Amino acid sequence: MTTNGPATAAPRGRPRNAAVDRTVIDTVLRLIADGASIGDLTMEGIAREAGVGKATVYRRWPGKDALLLDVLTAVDSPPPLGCRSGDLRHDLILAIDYIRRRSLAKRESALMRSMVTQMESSPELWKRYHDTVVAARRRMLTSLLEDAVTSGQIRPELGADLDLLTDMVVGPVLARATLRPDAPLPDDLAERVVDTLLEGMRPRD
Amino acid sequence: MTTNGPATAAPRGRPRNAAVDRTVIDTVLRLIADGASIGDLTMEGIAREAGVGKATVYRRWPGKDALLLDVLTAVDSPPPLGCRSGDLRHDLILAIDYIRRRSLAKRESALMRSMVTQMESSPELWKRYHDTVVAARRRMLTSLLEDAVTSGQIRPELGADLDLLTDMVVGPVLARATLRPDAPLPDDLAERVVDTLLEGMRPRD
DNA sequence: ACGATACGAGACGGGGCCGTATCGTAAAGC
DNA sequence: GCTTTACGATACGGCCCCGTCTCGTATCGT
Repeated sequence: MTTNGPATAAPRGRPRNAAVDRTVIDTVLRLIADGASIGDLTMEGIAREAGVGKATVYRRWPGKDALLLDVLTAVDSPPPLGCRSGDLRHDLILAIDYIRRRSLAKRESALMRSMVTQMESSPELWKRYHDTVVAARRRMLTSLLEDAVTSGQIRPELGADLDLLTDMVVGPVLARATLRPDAPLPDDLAERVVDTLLEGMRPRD
Repeated sequence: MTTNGPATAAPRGRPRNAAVDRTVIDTVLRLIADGASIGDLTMEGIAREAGVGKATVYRRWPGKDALLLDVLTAVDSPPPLGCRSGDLRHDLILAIDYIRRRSLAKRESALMRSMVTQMESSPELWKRYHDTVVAARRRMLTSLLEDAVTSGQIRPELGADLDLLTDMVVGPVLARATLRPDAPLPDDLAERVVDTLLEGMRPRD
């Protein structure tokens, strides 16, 4: 502790330009959205593309990993659906449609694809992405399904594995967005997924 | 055409060692399985890791892209389930369990993750993977579902979008394998997915 | 005005990969 | 035996990135 006060003391000299942080982070997201993989990114290339001195980047982040960690936290997932109507069908459709709309955003889908590849080689990066984005979405759905089981809107025996139910809800949209980027994500996709899931594929006598 | 016969004439000099081809391709698959992304792979590193001269690799493939194309075709997906019992539930379980077992193989899942990231930057590579692996699996499932619609084992109105049904069948397993490598893929996963899909989540009165 | 820090630009030595070429050796046909 | 091609090893010039450092300039607190 070298500071003399609780407010981290007074900085002297010219203050840092906060806009530079955002420009660099935005540049990284843009490069990823344009098809660059994590391995393609270089500190030098990022600085060049951002129109920023290389030293300026190194002044903020010690290396590519630290920069990418900040990029991930900057992907602000706005609180994924806090409201809850109580009607399972309605709430499920809202939740899935949120993921569907997110998957339509080129930045988010490209970022997800990049992170998925990096989970082995940079587990720290993957953990951050998982905790920030993946886990947040799952939590929302799992609690939604849990309440539906207790309120009798879902067969009780299915409540034994909410994890599986969650995967069955998000799986279709994610699989389409991840593995078939050319396939459409039509407006009524969420609605149709939910209706089929709730009613089942088999004829109801 | 410089050959003088239909059998590509007679090669002179020392013949190529076919084992080298396999060694190199296996090395690439191993590196990918060990966490390397496509961008991390280098012709020099591959040759070094394979215990092979760099010139020997270049003698067979003009560059990394060509080598990777051969790697993809070497991932022989054995004919995905040609048999068909006629019982939708049974056949679906077999098909999904095939994908589940494939996802448990480290090589295959790592390769899929890598390809998913490369789809933007190297569309040719992605197309090969998609046609070889993804499309083959989908075809199997879509025709399975199609027959089930005509035989009345699936509600007729769902037959309007077999593509969606296919995504709902493969989605859960793929989502779990892709986005949650730490989550288990238990033996009875396919069975439970199919049962929930066929019966629906809602209580049947 | 002055010292301190930030900025864009770019030089710098070091290192890795690129694709090619050159070794000496090995394995085939003639 | 001679030619031809393949092989592992390695050297080569070129390129790009690394992380640090030095410029000249700009912007803050004092």
